[in-house]
Amino acid sequence: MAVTIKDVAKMAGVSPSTVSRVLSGHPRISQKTASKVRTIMTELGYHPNMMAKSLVSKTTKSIGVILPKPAEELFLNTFFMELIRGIVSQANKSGYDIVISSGANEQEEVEAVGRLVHGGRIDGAVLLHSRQNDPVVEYLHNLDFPFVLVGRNEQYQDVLSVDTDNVQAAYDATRHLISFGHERIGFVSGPKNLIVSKDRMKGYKKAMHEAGLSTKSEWIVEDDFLQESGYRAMSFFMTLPERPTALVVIDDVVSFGVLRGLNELGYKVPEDLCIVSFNNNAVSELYSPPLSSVDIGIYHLGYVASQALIQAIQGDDKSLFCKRHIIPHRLMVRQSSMHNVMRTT
Amino acid sequence: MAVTIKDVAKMAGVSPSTVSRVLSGHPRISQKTASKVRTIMTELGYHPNMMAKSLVSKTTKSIGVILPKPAEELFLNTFFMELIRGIVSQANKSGYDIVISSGANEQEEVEAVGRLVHGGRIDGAVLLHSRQNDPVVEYLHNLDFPFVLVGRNEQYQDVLSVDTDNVQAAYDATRHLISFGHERIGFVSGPKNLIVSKDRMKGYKKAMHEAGLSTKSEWIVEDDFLQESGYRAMSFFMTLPERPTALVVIDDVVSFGVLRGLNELGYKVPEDLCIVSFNNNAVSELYSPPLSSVDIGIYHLGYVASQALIQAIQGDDKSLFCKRHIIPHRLMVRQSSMHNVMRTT
DNA sequence: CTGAAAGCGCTTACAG
DNA sequence: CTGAAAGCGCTTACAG
Repeated sequence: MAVTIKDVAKMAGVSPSTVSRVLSGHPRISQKTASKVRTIMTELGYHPNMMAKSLVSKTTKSIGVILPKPAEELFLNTFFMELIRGIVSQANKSGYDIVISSGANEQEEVEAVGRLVHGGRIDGAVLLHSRQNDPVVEYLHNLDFPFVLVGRNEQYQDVLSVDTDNVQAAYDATRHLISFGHERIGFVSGPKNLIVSKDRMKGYKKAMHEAGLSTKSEWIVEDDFLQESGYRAMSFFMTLPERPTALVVIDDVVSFGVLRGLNELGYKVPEDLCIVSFNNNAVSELYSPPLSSVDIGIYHLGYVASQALIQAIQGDDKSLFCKRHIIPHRLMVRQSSMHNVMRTT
Repeated sequence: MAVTIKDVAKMAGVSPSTVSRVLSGHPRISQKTASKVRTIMTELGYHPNMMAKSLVSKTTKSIGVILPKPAEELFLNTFFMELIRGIVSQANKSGYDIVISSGANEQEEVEAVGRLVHGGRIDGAVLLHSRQNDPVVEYLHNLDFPFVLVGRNEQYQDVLSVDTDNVQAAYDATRHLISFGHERIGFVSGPKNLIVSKDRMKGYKKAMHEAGLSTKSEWIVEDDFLQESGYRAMSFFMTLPERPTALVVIDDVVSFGVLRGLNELGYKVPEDLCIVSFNNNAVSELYSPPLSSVDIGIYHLGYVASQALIQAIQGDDKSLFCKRHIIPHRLMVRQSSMHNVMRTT
């Protein structure tokens, strides 16, 4: 049997209450008693029982994370790992543990968080991505349960969130290509229901529009574009009468598929087509050619998300905290976009 | 305030004990009472408080996972994500949650599991990788606390573990190259302290030896070989008087670095050098050239690890369970190794 | 088949 | 500065 507060108390010749108080650093405890108790604690190898503590304090010192199903976003693998790493680091630093759960679909996700929330297992939750009409956001919001969103929510604007300025990021990426003389620039997007797809699309269009360039609908690929379809997509793109000379791509891993397709078709990057994408995957700089990518500081996103959430959990006046944190991004220019095009205008 | 067992009891006109019993599916409860109680429960939106339950049952229905620091094995990113995904899926299916913690170094890792174990937060732990003289294994083993190891341990052979037969896997990979006529085959390994590096090295040497081929020490790169050093390593390899014509590489991401180096030096794969590596990264089949890789079923490793652990936790007679599970692997042959060499013998 | 009671290991007013 | 007591929400012998 593990050693309890009672054992320590008896050994130290004090009451359990006193032991509890030195444990929580209560101010009105004499130095002498405190140090004596502490000595006994290490001597006996005492560790407080978190379950008992949680039961009475109504606080668990842990936060929940729902792992998204791979299906719809296989290619974001490293994204989630980096995010979780950031979350775990900062949470641990603040004395919190991370509880991970998962659901095979949105319904199951709601059930999973429901179990965690109502079971009293977590003090708050972080949602790893933003979808349209996310039932989990709906659920947590109605419960008024503390949570933070990586991304943003369209229905509830005031939700605590940590995000990249994806409109700006896509705008920057597109501007970069425009500055190299490209006029026909395509956009390869991700799943339509992700807010990130929407925002980056917006930034892309904005940059094109501002530069007086048109965005033909056949230059835009949306929906679940998986790496595997890179070949097909490219064979379509490249045979267009007015084919794009550059592409903005939603994620580096999608670019890998695109590059594979182009390679099979005998096209060279960046000579025949320039590419810039997002998320700065670890593999991107090793690729041939090295891939230009917008680094969005994924680890940092996770770190700040955890920080903001814990602040919200512990804070008294929630309205005081910044509701929306934007993490700066940075375009890493590499070979895949380093090619000047003559302006034909 | 959340609804408790007492509220349900009062509402249903029974005692709390009865409610508790229908909750746990106790056999000697009348159908009538049971269904009445259940109705009230959903009506009131009752959810059992896990903390209270844990406190008395001495069981948490959650298992701990320590996240390794990125530093030493950055390139294994997707490996850990897949592993965790497998663990989470199976654990959730069995009604367990996953608690994740991390440490910046081995000492901190021990402290992290210590907190989880002694705080009574977890019923068991899974260790994501195997190192030589792992203090965490030491710690858990001495405590006789249930845990499962992905990989194997050298000091304690009888530890519950789930592993790839890495000797065989490397043997297979090397044989594959030998069958294409290669005689000078190099090996690019990973961190020396990982058991996986050691095992794959052994398989490589075994295959070489069996085929009557020698393994020069300058054909072997060990230690923290990061992707970034691919260039340097390759410029060394390729200028050797008797340079290798093929390479076995510890992980696909390391191969990406190698390919980058070769590309910059103007060598072609597979024509100038054949490559086969491990872990079948999602990006590998998209690469140019597509990378031959041994698929070790990472998700499956995680799934079985979780399963074995939970079985061990719940089982009465621990000795009955298989202590060591081997997950089958499979070589995915792709372009990077598809090149015949003339035998010069 | 069901209830009253004790207890899991802690915290926290309430006294002193 | 410290202790005795009640209680967090549940489970589980022990009776009946």
